[in-house]
Amino acid sequence: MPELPEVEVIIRELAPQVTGEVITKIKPYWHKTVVDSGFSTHKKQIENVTRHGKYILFQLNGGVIIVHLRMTGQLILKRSLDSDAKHLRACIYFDSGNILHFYDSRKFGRIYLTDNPQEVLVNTGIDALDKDLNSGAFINIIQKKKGQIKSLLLNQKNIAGLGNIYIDESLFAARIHPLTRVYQLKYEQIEKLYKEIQRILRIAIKGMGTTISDYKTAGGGFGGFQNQLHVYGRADKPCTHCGTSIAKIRVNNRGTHFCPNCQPVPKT
DNA sequence: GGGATTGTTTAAAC
DNA sequence: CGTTTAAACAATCC
Repeated sequence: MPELPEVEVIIRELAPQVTGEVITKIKPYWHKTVVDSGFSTHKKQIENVTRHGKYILFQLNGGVIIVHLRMTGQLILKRSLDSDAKHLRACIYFDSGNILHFYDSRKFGRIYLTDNPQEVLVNTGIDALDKDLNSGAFINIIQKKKGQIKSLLLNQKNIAGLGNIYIDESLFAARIHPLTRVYQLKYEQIEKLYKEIQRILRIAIKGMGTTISDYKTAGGGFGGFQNQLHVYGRADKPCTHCGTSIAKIRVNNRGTHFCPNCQPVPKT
């Protein structure tokens, strides 16, 4: 499940390999994968590759290609066509002969072709690793809200890039119960949460992301952060800090993992 | 074949 | 009415 660190690893690997490439064609293999607002990518050149939250942006000399991997998307660059590959949903052909493959077993991922990236990113807030998102700015965003802390962090409109795995891990590291409401948090706790999010995202990027099932880097490699998870996917296993069994509940209908001892239920 | 999986959007409730 | 919560949806794998 690609979140910010996985997407970051992919663009770092991809950028030097595709920047300057000229697109010859984009070929969809599933009718919903490529969303075309009606402009041609033919002979457009890739100027740079960036990221906002979980969205990958290929800036062209005229227009943008925006890719969202959703749950199972993979973006892998190959020297020739992987013709009979399973779950291949689209290909971007370059005049060098290289082909960027988009695999997506569950077909939730999307490739948007647009002149105006804002219409795709309309519900996306400041990126979690944006240098402008310092401790004060983070606290400002969070403290204005009233809901449960995990829900707020899942909402990309507040802060973009965090998903289920890294939210569970960050809340554990900050010793905050996922159902805690913002007004129940002390200033120092939100500050701690900010620091843990930053720390964990950076460690995860260094570890090349988390491979639970489908995620691969642009070169087809696996992530390594799954070996450093403390709560996600560890229901009923002992807490790495105190030994208590990790609990699993549902928050916003998402599997949510936490240590009942280290992350005590908030006082009402 | 039922259940689990998650990011985003839309609908409903407060 | 703004905010928050719930549900729907995308589709596949085991």
